[in-house]
Amino acid sequence: MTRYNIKETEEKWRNYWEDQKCFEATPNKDKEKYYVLEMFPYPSGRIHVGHVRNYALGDVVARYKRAKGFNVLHPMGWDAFGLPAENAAIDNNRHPGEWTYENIAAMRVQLKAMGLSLDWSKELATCHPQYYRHEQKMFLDFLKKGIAYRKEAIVNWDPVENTVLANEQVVDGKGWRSGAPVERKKLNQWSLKITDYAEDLLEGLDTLDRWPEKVRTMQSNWIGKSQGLQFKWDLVGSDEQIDVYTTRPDTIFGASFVGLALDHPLTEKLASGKDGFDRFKSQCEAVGTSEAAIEQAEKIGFDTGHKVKHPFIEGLELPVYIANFILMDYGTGAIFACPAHDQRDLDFARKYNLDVKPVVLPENEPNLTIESVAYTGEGKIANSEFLNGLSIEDAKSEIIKRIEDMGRGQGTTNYRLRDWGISRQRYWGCPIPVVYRDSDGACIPVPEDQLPVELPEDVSFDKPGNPLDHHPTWKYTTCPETGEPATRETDTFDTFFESSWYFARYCDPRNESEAFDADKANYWTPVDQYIGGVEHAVLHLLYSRFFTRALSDCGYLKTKEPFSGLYTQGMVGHVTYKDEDDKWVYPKDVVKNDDGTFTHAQTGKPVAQGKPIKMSKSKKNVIDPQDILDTYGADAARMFVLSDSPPGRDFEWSENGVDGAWKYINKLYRIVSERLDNLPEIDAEYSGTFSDGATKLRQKSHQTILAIAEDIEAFHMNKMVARIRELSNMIEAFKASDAGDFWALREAFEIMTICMNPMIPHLAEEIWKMIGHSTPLVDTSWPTADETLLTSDTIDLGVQVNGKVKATITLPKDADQSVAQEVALANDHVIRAMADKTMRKFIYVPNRIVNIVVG
RNA sequence: GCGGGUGUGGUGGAAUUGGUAGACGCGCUGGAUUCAAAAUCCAGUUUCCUUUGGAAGUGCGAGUUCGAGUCUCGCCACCCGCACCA
Repeated sequence: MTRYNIKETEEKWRNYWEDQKCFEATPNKDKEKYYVLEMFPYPSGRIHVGHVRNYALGDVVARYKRAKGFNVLHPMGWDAFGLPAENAAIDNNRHPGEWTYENIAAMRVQLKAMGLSLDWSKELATCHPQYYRHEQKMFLDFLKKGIAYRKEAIVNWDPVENTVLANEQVVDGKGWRSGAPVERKKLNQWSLKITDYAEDLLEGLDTLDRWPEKVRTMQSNWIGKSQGLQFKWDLVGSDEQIDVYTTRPDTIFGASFVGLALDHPLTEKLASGKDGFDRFKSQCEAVGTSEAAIEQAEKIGFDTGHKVKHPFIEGLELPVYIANFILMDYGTGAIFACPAHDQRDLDFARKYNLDVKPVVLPENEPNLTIESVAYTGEGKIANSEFLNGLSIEDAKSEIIKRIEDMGRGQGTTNYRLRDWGISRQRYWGCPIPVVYRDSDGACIPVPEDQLPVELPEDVSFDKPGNPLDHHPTWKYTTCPETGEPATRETDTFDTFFESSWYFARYCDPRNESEAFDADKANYWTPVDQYIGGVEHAVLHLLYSRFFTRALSDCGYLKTKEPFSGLYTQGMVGHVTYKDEDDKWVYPKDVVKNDDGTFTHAQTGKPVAQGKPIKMSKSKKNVIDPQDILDTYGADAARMFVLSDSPPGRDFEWSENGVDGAWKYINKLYRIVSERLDNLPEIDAEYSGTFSDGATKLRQKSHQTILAIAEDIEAFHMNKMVARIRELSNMIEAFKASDAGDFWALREAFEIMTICMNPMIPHLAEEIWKMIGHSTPLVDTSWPTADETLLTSDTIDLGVQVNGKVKATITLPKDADQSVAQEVALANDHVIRAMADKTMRKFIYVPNRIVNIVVG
């Protein structure tokens, strides 16, 4: 018997699929389309296990849908702009473009080795001018439509390197390279008006019924729609007013101070020059710009000494503080605080000894006192004059009405969502196609016929900051309108810009005159199944939804929602290892000893095993999938990443697992190759009877057809693996002796092969050929299950006594209660369990359970 | 801090969505085969007990129900996101 030659066989089939162009897709109105897309990778240099998992998962769907008769589009490309390329440029003196294209070439080879059913003719790279020229055009269209605009925004500024830092480059409030405390800096930057679409993006979530509930919830919370009141407080001894926004107008009588954001327009006016303000300001500015950093920072404030008049309590004046936890981007950048019913306000009030007056009392606690925990629950209003006794909701309406009558403000809808800042002070991104005329500073869009504005090749990363800005000539140009000297915008787009429309570009990736042909895009989009990491649940997915709407509004396509189905996979983790010097060690350099301890393979020194965490290069707990592909082959690698965990959950890499998958691949080959004798011809008729064993096998085969289809549709790939194993276990145990047996065996082989094809396509093709087929499996459609074989005549069901299982009985399917009762009560175990007690109740759920209540 | 999620044997996980907890694997134990090993095959494997039987058991603590891994409430632990990482 020949052994399965994995390397040779897998390569043979990959070449076949490629030569036959099996996966090249073209629009075809006669067929139902199905667009499968996995989030495209950043070309970091090597694929990682997370990629293998993501693409194996998508490939199961793509191959399954193809077998189900759909016209499948399944493309691949590269999210090629981004920071790591610039870091490589700085660290290794490589040009970002060169580095990126090399990485793409290397990763393409790796992905191809996985045997994915990808249409490589649609491949794209976002760093290519033929890609980004179209998004420059989109930007110009957004500009015309008022979707793009300029405003001041705050960035992390490294004062030593004179450069803007990404949030991830800020470590403990310091620049990651310089170690200098980060400062906040205001820059004039481009933004997109995603807030104009807030309501539509929120409502659209209801239509996304094939998205995970959790992602929709996260997006909904991110958009953060709230109903509230915006109204003005009069500043004592001044004409100034402070416009605040609150979602709790009902607590107005519990207000103890008014707070302003540090960058609120009034802040400087009220506080500058005051004792300690500069110190307070620098304390606030030392905290990074990320919301997490701001929220977790200690709440501090500065008393401006100014007071405002309470709108309803005659003579009451409240202090005005500047506080670090108030965000200029939310509401009006000013609040009134009711410490009794808001935790942040309470923490602040305790710190600065401000009043805490409860104004909402829970029904059962009329003497509520607040210590260190604010009361945010339901209740009735108290200590609030005309509001006393009202519910929270009624009090809100009442206050809004009175404020509106006073002409002091109005009830408003507010969103937490902020506009999308798209300017980046970096080289490796798409240039923003505008110039600034030197004479008057006017911002002039680059005319469409001058696109693309290409990145210069000759850049240096010798000094920190944006190389485009340092470039000797690139930014100096002329005004397209007047011909006067002008300076190019040196900022580039946020890389989320590229990933917001790539799925549409795949529909027509070589189009030079436009981003994509509308007919083609309207045929393929929306993406029917999008698959990627849950870490993209909010930003990338929300930006893409917005972008698609904006493109629709600019006439690019008709689609509103880019992804009608979404699946989010979990992270891939691995245990970590550290040596005696607390340095991370690669798993492949660790040897496990017989006593369970670990030592370093080279040095022989002891190594400590740490808990599994998300794979990352810095922790060295990475596995190179290339080693797996080389050693075990693509099918084993694919099978392993699909089999061990449900795809939605985090997944922990283990060496044993791949080994098990590899053994199984070999075993499958053996099972089939040892049973090829006496198989009937393909499509041979059989009208005789079947042995019991053959009937059981046929039942299992047909149940498997349905079970696997259901598993795939529900993304239960780990269960799919179990089903295949169950079927192959049964085939292995089956001893065929008569014609019916061999007929059933061929049927089982065929069903098993088609069903396992989405997961392990190379072996499936090979087996398909072994059992005599001359047409390829890739063109074979999914079988139909024979309904009559799906159920059996008898059911084993459990018998409980007082809710505890005591016995198992066998009943005819759908047996009557009288039959069930008779059989159950005759069972020895049941008799013993009931002992001398009397039956109070007999519960029978046909085909499910019997429960006898005794007492 | 805020938002979202996860928790079941030694281990990855399954459980017809309220109805026989542990499918299918990994590991381990014993056996067969072998000069030996690898590979392969067979058997066993939740825990505990007074073992032809019985009890307990799904992160912890309550509750609803004839019946709870599944529903409700309150905790604990871990993971993801927080707008310039992708």
